[in-house]
Amino acid sequence: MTAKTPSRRERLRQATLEEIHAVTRRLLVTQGPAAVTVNAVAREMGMSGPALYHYYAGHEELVGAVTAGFLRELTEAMEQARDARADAPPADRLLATCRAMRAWAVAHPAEFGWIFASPVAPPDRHPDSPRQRAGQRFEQILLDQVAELWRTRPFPVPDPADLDPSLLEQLRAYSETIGGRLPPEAAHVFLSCWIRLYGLLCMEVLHQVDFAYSDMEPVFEECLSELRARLGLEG
Amino acid sequence: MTAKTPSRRERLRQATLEEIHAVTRRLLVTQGPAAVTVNAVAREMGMSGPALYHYYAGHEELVGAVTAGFLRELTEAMEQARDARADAPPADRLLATCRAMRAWAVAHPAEFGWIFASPVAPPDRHPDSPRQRAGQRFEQILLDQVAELWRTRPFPVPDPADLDPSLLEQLRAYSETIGGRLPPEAAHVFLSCWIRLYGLLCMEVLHQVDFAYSDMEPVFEECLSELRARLGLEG
DNA sequence: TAGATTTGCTTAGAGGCATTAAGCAAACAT
DNA sequence: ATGTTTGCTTAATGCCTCTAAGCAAATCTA
Repeated sequence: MTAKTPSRRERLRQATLEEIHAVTRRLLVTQGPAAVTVNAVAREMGMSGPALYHYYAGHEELVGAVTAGFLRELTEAMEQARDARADAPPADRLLATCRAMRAWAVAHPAEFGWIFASPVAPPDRHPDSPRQRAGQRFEQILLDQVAELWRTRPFPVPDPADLDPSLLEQLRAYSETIGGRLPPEAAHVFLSCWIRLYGLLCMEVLHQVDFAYSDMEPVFEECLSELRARLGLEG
Repeated sequence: MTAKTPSRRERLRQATLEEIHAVTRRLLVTQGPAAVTVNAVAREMGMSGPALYHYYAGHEELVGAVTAGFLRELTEAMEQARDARADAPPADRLLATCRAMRAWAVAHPAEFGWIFASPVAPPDRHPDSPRQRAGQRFEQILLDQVAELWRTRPFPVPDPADLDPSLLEQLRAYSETIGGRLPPEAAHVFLSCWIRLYGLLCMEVLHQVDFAYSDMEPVFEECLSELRARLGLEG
């Protein structure tokens, strides 16, 4: 599975990569997104600017790699919250996962904002970059639990006949991409929950509702209650 | 009310300002946010870079002014949809306003994304900038209608005693800032609706759900149905 | 172990951007 | 007619991204 003993060079390189990530993150957190430049990161490490190009092909790739790292960290925080309650009822585990998501976002607002609205424009997103794969893993962590829930204790879903035909078509396609683990109408419920959760966090962390709220934890909890109701997890 | 005849100079200046906005917008739409630079805008107008500083103090102020213009345009589209149905029932007018919001966002994704996640970081937001005032007016347009609805045909609200105390406190403060036009528990309903609507649009326009949806119009309509139910506008 | 290769880094540009400073000429006001 | 304001210019500083050329040490290879 894993490679043999990494060579000394490989270890040094890995350490440098980690330092690059750490410095980039520090710049982002302390001085904002605009301060994250190739030159600044290199300077902060006591290197000359172009040296960084031996590690990343350019600014965009650096940003992508660091963002992927943030996503991984967020994903792992959620997985850990889930696994720490391996024997708890599925409802508890799901809620714990969601709360871990918000906890991470609130504890690391700069990083979360960076994930959501990184300076890398959508058209530049290469389909197989580390960033994209990390995003998929992130999206799947809730999907996994909802799919498991669906398998063991199906939740109420709308009648497909009541859904907009165009929507149903899209849901069918999505249902296929997730290996049919959720039928279209259950996928619809899952996606609604996902959009509500993720959307709420983005609103909060990106300061779109500061005009009314200073602490959105109760609002988030209310959102979780609605999710629980939709997934048939009451009591 | 309005000033006297503007001098020739004033007219020319105004025309230049409009051209600046138009060129900036074109750059944003055709080449992305990164292409919106002071130099590029000036060059596109056949000017030298520093000339633009006679109109805006710098990049940030330019971006703020253009963003304010976008918000104004969006707001006006919503107001127009509302006023075109002056005699329709409040429910229809509210729905038309929301649909106009999405229609503008979908027709102008670059501009909407720019509004939501402009490169100007939150700490730089001066409280009395044109950008901020435009944002307030935008937020108020739905508030106005919901407040009017509350006045004429109150919708169901949760019992304040059931709300989290911290949340209730925040809602009280917000209720005051809007002149008490909605009591805290009604403000809570309004803010929930606002977050759902705005959050959904941000998810859509910023491509956060592309992995599942190609056309979110049915999803948006479903969201509107839920809003209608919450505001007691069925039938 | 000697020679060839790879790796990590350097400095030196080229070209772009934000911004300030200094200055010129036309438009305007008195 | 004269002085001021306005719209613009070029020059220059200092930052950024990224490429090119090259040096020296680590590593691989024969």
